[in-house]
Amino acid sequence: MNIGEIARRAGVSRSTVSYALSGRRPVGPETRQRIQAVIDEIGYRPNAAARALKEGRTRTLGLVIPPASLLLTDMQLGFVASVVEAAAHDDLDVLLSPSGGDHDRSFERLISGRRVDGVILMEIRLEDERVTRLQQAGLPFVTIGHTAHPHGTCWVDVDYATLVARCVHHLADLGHRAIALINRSTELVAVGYGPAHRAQAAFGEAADRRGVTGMNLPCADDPAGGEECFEQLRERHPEITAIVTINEAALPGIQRGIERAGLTVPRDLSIAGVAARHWAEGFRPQLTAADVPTLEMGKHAVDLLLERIATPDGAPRHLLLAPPISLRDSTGPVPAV
Amino acid sequence: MNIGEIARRAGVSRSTVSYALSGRRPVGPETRQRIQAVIDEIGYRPNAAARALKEGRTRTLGLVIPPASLLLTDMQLGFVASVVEAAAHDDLDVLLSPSGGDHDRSFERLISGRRVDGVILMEIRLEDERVTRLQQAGLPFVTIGHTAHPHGTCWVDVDYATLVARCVHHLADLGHRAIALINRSTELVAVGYGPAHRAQAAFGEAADRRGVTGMNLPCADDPAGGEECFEQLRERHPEITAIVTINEAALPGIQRGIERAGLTVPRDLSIAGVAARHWAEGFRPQLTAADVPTLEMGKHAVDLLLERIATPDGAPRHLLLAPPISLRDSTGPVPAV
DNA sequence: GACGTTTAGCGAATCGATTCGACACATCGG
DNA sequence: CCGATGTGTCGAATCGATTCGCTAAACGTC
Repeated sequence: MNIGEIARRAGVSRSTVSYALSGRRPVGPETRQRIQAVIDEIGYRPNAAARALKEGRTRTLGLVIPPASLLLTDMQLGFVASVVEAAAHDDLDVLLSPSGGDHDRSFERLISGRRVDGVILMEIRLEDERVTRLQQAGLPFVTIGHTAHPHGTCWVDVDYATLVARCVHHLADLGHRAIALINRSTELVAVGYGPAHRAQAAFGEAADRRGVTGMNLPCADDPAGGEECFEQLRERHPEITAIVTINEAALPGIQRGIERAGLTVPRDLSIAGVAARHWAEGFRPQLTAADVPTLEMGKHAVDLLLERIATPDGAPRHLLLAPPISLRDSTGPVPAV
Repeated sequence: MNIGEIARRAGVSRSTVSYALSGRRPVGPETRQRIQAVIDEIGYRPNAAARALKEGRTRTLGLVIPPASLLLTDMQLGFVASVVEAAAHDDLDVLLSPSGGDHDRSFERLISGRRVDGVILMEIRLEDERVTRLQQAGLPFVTIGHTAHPHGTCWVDVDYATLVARCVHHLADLGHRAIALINRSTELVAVGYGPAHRAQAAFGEAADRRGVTGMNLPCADDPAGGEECFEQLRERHPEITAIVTINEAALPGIQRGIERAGLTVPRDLSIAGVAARHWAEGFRPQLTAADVPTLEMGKHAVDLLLERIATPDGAPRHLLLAPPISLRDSTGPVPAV
């Protein structure tokens, strides 16, 4: 069931079949129909490996994800799903590579085996050796998230700094004078995870600017972490009247903590943050939050990558998204003492 | 940076380089070292497409996932992660194909383009045309979940029937006489999603056997669905004293419903179910549940697939897992009236 | 009618690896 | 000392597609 078989059955040469399929040279209408009939009959499709070998491109994108051990967050999952969908829309396949260990065989295979035309990298750190590895390999890539040196690379990211600052301003406008930031986990901060660092910095700055007390709390990325973090917060800093969070996985725990403390949102406590809409709407009352547009981001990442593959020496392009904060029901005026 | 370049620099023929790498024929120790030195220097790796073309296999597995629009559940995500990890362990890559639409281009590319050596299919329905398509294409495949005609195919599945029955028996042993099953969504039941059907059947049978009142309730796969379902349950069937659920995504909503109703688990209400450990332990109090071993299942699926690829005509093997129910804190004796 | 142009199709080279057959040389048992 | 066996290496064929260069017929034009 190769091109030679089709040629034989249609009574033409292999090259004619190829031209009939690609349309790069004219083929007589009667011949074309005969070829098409044979193809439809046996359900032929060109062998991907042979085509990749000859053309020098695989029509496949690589997607580097965190290893399974660190279970993916909902947001990361959203990126994976949207990248795969966007790629499928352009008739591209997606090869998955779990990576994060130091020298990963799967990652190396991906880039030096020329298995993919380009790579999308998730869960970027401020200093990321995978980025340098890709640069030296000369393989086009786009990152979701950006490093400390963002100018030479293509990336798509959520503007955590702006969004966190907006949350602080929103809460300060409502009269809150003591605000806590529930950040991502200590481990992530330690390994140089950008969003955690940028959120912390922007939070501090915005709090200073508005003359409010700001308090940064690391928090494990799961419900249990959220509950524990909230309890510590109540115990050590009872003066806090508002919370900003970028840790969506901790939300259910925070909610439980609030309920166990017998508080009512937003009467006793206001909460705002950055989260996928899915999580924000799952919170009770629904969370005032900037909705991270994971679907669009995946699509943008694929588009940028395709552009980069087409013109590898073009100027690197970035996309820093700051979606508006959806006002829902979790923020209100500071409670009267 | 191809094998010819290596051969030139090492002063040997291309075939010698190939044999040095594969070890299929002896190569002089001195020659081998010279070749290895050149390879290490330029960081050469064989071109995947060329190798696939010659060898007739791609060292790649296909993983068919539900499309992004239906966001993946935690359990599905666990399968993806574990399959990718298990494959990486065997130096295999994983190609993702979102599918579920009727005739999917991405799915067709995967199988008729010979892009993969085998396929793992998730989210199987009782009657699944993708299974027949794979059979007629003669491509080895393993399913996670099984169809209504399970004997001719390889699969790995959770034995929902047994697990649900065990939950019913456990609760009946504790004295409960009216038990509800919170099942998956009506849509899934309608399209013939196996676990939902099998759970329902086994639940009914076990309830009959123990002479207890059983009630099957469909429930949307998210927190909001769980909350709504629980409220309906309280309203229409207040006699229920115990719940069995296989809908882990609904757990947070069920929890919220319980708290809003002012009930205490397990004093007023017992709950048992089937869920990933992650969700069971996130429930308060921790959920008595059979922990779905997603990590192992992914690994088993890959192993079965590799076996099938090696011997395509061997007898199809199945694996029906019934993990033990972990007794945690959410079940107790029926409340005294 | 000679000559350029367009149209249709064929044959052969090519991509980068693997692998078979062949050859040269060393080693060993009888 | 000679055939049998084994070792180390090379050249060429091969996998299945794409694509360049060429041929040949059909066509129009002066």
